[in-house]
Amino acid sequence: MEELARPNINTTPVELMPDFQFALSVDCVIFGYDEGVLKVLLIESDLPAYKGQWSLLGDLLRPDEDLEEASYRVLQERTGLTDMFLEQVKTFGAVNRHPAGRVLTTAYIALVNVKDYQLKKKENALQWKPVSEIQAMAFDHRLILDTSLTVLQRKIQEEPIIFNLLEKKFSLRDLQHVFEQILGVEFDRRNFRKKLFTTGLLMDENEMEQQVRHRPGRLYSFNQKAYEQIKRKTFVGLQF
Amino acid sequence: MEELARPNINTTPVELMPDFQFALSVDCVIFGYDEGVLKVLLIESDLPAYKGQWSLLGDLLRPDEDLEEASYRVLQERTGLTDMFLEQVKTFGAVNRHPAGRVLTTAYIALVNVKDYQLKKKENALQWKPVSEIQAMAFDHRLILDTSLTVLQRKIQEEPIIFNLLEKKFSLRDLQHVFEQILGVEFDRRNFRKKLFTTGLLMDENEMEQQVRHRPGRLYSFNQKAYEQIKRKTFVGLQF
DNA sequence: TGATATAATGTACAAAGTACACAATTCAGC
DNA sequence: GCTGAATTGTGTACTTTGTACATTATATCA
Repeated sequence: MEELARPNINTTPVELMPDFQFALSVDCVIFGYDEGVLKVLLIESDLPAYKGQWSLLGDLLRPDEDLEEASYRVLQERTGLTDMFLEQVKTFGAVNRHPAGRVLTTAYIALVNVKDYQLKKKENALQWKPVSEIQAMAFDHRLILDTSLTVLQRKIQEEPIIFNLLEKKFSLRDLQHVFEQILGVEFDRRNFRKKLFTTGLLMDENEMEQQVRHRPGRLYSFNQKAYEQIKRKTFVGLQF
Repeated sequence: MEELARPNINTTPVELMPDFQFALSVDCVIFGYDEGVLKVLLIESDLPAYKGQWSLLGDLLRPDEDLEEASYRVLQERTGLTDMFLEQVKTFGAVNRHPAGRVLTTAYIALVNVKDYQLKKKENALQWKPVSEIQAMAFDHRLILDTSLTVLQRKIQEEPIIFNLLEKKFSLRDLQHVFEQILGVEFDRRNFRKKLFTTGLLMDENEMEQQVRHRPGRLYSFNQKAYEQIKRKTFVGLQF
């Protein structure tokens, strides 16, 4: 009970515990969709404790940068990409999660178009790994990946962010397959089509697929303007 | 481009920047539902920069505790409550968000039953403030509160966590009013009732309201067991 | 005893989701 | 140029869910 009167960071001036040395990092879970498979960009660890295991791309937060900035920096340094979708997922703060000492990490999800990436960078230490094939990872990165995937699954159902994984112009089949890959379910092709059209978020590009060995499908793009209009009317319902 | 070979916290051993002194805190956004109004538990700040303004309940992370533990500790120290709903929302890391130096904070949402709380504690510096009446707050706490409220709005539609705000036994009217308070909409009483019954999550307590000046309603409780069964069948759909 | 407040139940219609059929278009191989 | 394989594009019938609204029942209060 007496604890209630104790100094508190938000109410009274306190010292920042000079003896308590710790660090904060950001880790990016960079998702890509490539050849029909959901992949994540990983790097092989050289840390003694995790030699040869795969880890996420991350770096320490610097004194002069916001947390958001740090995540952008990591992504840009690693992929050369700018202007990609990036969103905070969660901060992981178990005491012993990093062998170098007390390091907490904030995880970010990034969605990138693998085709864009491939044009700009090639580095051997980095690799696109299919999410379904990933086994053990360094640190608590497996937990971070699993958490991020769950968040991704929720988010693509709530907001039209999935288009970040595709090229600007895409077929409905591509779009459906990304959804199916991420959610781990299968949709009826015809109902999926109907549903997506009624959202009003697809813009007909009046072009067809090229070099497919079957009847080519029309190409569409994400209609950003239409979305800006729609999203103001926020839907409210109970769905548990 | 050469930056790609640079040492990285996840791949090669690095020093933890001994000159970079910063701190991490947790801040709890403690929501309660009291007399038909959504409230949040706040404390008046004594920091010179924010004298007299309201702030969230928080504290510095300690060297020997997980981030989750820290949030539980704050909540317990402040309210005396244990076993309440508590979930991480987001980490806020703007460079100048705290006058004491570089302090990042991880926000947590807590849902408590105000009746439980009132029985155990009375402290003047703490106050339940109606969310709708809160104006300026210390630090970036207004941003944290707004973000937390948005997350809460989403979560109560996806998971049956709202029951944490009510007493064990509640009327359908109470339940509907909490939803309406948080979401800022009004539901049709009869359709709400129908919807909630079809979820199968309400257990009839075979009791009636007491001391109301009208026909008393039946009391229900949240059927945790039924929910455990149901939640395995995860729903997948597109709702944007 | 009647006015007031809200509970409890039901019904009719609209919108959204689901299952499934069939014709059209392209390429590849003969 | 014909045929089969693969996939697109469109539509229909049915089920489920959501929405709007009416009526009767039961408690307190004056």
